[in-house]
Parts: sequence; structure tokens; C-alpha cells
Amino acid sequence: MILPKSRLSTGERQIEIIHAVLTLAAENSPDAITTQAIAQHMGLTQGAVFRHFPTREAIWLAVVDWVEQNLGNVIAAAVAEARDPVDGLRRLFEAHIAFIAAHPSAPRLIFNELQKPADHPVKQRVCDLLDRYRRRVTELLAHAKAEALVEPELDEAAAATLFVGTVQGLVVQTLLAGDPQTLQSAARRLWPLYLRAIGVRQP
Amino acid sequence: MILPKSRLSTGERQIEIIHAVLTLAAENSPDAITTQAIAQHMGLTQGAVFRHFPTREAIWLAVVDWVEQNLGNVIAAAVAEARDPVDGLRRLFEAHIAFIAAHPSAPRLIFNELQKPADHPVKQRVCDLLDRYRRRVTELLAHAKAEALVEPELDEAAAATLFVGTVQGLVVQTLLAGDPQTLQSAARRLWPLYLRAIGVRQP
DNA sequence: ATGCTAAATTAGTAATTAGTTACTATCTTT
DNA sequence: AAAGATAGTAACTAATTACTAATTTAGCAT
Repeated sequence: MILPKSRLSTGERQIEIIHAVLTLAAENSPDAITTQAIAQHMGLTQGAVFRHFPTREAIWLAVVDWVEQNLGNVIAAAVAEARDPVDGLRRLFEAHIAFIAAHPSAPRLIFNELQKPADHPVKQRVCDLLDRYRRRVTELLAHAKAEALVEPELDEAAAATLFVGTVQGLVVQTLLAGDPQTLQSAARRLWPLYLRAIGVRQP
Repeated sequence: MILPKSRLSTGERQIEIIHAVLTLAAENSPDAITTQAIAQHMGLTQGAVFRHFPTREAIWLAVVDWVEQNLGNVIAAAVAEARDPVDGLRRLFEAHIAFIAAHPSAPRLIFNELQKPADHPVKQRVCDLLDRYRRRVTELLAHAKAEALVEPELDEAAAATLFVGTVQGLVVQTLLAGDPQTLQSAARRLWPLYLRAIGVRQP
């Protein structure tokens, strides 16, 4: 039996705090997550949280970093195995959906920060994240076009927006349904529609 | 010159408060809008707000009602003029986008409430709203299929999700861009992609 | 003009928030 | 085993929150 150490290092606690936020955001609006709730979820006192992060905002920055890091890795790994750009898009889509299924609160945390005032530092970070994501999608679309795998007159920027929207639509769907189980199956039904939207040649 | 009456009726103030929320939500996360901020925006004291709404939650319910009412009217009017189901979808899409352009905070307020706990009364209202919206889209798609205007094997439910996602993707886009000006033009570029997704016959 | 009604103000309340401080307990290093 | 470092606690603070009650005042019908 593993005896739970009463004292953990700052590094370990930081990860715990990030996961606490991700967990708590599953049932609450992100802004409503208090440092008290985080502490309670970890079995610590509220003051202890501030041993590991200087401010509440620092926690949210760390959460965004965590999402960027993990989603980024998952996506990079998926795309790396692709045979061609269209296959890459499919793998990217599936990897993203799998990530959301594992961390349903992640996209909502991101969207939530996106609503903050423009000068907000966390929002800036989120904008960068989404910009990189969008660029990745646009590149794959451009390559697909260059290899004549999709509609030759394809508007890549619009197609990238639709890609993001497809994922976002699924997020709304699962928020309505209430359980993240439906996500994967709904995603499978949505993908053929996206393929047709970008005018991919059917196999 | 119109002399501004210093005292207005509860009915008038309620509408003012709803509009204040919609305005303030343009630059802040919805949850961060306080009754103090609302009062200040109207040139009233904070206590005055509670002369016209019993609780803060009642304000948010009124805002959701307002969105449902106005978006509903706009959409109904647009669809009524349609020549056929596919034309109806286009008009519905354009009406929705025009509404968002006029009230950019509306979709974000809706999405925000969607994140609240399941038992939250405002969330319940929002779920109903989105359900009616989705049903409307699904019906149009079913009619389009019946009239052989779209892909005969079309998955209507998935196509409805993609429709919502298309709009949502544009919302994300404008949040990133920072200004709602880009919305209309981005929407025009996105629509042909959606048409292709549902396999509509090109004119 | 004069009262009546209801909108608005003023000045509160209790609860909750992020963040701090003085202190204790535990681990690591030597 | 002693000493230094640091995770954790308990008990605060100052600010902000939604909400309330007593009082004042504006606008209306008569």
C-alpha cells in the first residue's frame, strides 16, 4: 500500500494544483474556482496554495501552459505519423478530440480566458496558443492543396476556421449532453462532413 | 433636445439593465460583471438595480430571455422568406451572424451559462434555447434532403452540429481578432464550405 | 398647488474573496 | 545528530460581493 506523503515538493504540488483546476472546471465555471476550492480538493489549507504559486493568476498561466504542452505533444505525435496532409488533418482532429475527451474542461478554460480583456496576460498566452494551432492547420491544408488532394480553389483560412469550429461545435454538443461520452462518436460522424467541406477526393 | 428623464419606470430600467449586461460583457468575462458595474454603466447607484430585479440571477435570466426573444424573431423572419430549405439555412445563418455582429457578447453569455452546474436554473434555460435552435436546423436539413437538394445520405444531426460549430468557430475567430468587424466577411467565406459539407448541388 | 406612488439614494449587512503573517512540522544535508 | 530549508497550518486582513432597509425625491393625477 502506498502511504501518502504528507509533504510534497513545490513541483509536485504545482502539478496537483493544475490537475485540481482541470478537475474542478468540469463541474463549475472556471472563474468560479476559488483558491479555497483548489486547496480543499487537494486536502490542504487555502494558505498552502500560495506556497506554490505567488498569485491566483499564476495558477491559470500554469494551466494554460500545461494545456499547450500536452495538447501540443499529442498533436505533434499524431501528425508525425501521417502518410499525407489529409491523413495528417484526420489524425490531428482525432488527437484533439481524444485530448478533449480526457480533459473536457481544457477547451472551456481556453475559451473562458479568451473572453477576458485584451490586456489580460493569460488571454495573451491563449491567443498565442490558438494562433499556433491555427497555423498548423492552415499549413496542412496548404500542403493538401499543393498535392491536389483537396478542392483546388480551397480557401485555407476559412477551412482552418471551420476546423476549429468543428471541434468547438462538438464541445458545445457535449456541454448540452452533459456527459463527455458522446464526444468520440459525434466526432466520427462529423469528420466525413468536414472532408466534404474541403473537397477531398473520396477513396 | 431630448431632456433625459432622471427617473424611469421599472420596465424601462429592466431593458436598460439587460443592455448594460450585453455591453459590459463585450469587454469582460460575463461572471465578472457585478451589479455595481451595471449600476455605474447606467449612472445609477448599486442599490437601484435591486429595485428592478430581485436578484442578480434574475438579471441573467432576463438577458437569456432577451436573447431568445430577439434572436428567435430575427431567425423566424429570415426563414419565413426562404424559397427552399437550403435558402432557409443560408438566411438563418446570415441572420444569426448579423445578430452576433450587433450583439457580440450574446453567444459568449450563452456559452458561459452552459458551463454552470447542471442544476443551475439559467443553464436549464440556455439548454432549452439551444435545443430549439438545433431542432430548427435539423428540420431544415431534413426538408432539404426530402427535396433532394443535398447529399441523399446526409447525417442531419451531424450537419446540425457542424452548423452550430461553424457559428461558434466564427465567434472564436472574432475573439482572437479582437474586433467584430471581421465577422461578416469571415462568415461569407465560410458559407460555401458548409454548403459543400452537406453536399448541396451548386447553382 | 397638493398628495400619492414609486424610483433612487444612502448607508448599511454578512459572506466570500485573494493574499499575508507568524509559527510549526517535516524533510534533507552535512 | 545537528542545522538549515521548506511545506503546511491557523488565523488573520482588506477589499469586494450580492443584497437590504430607511429615507429622500421626482413625477404624476387630481
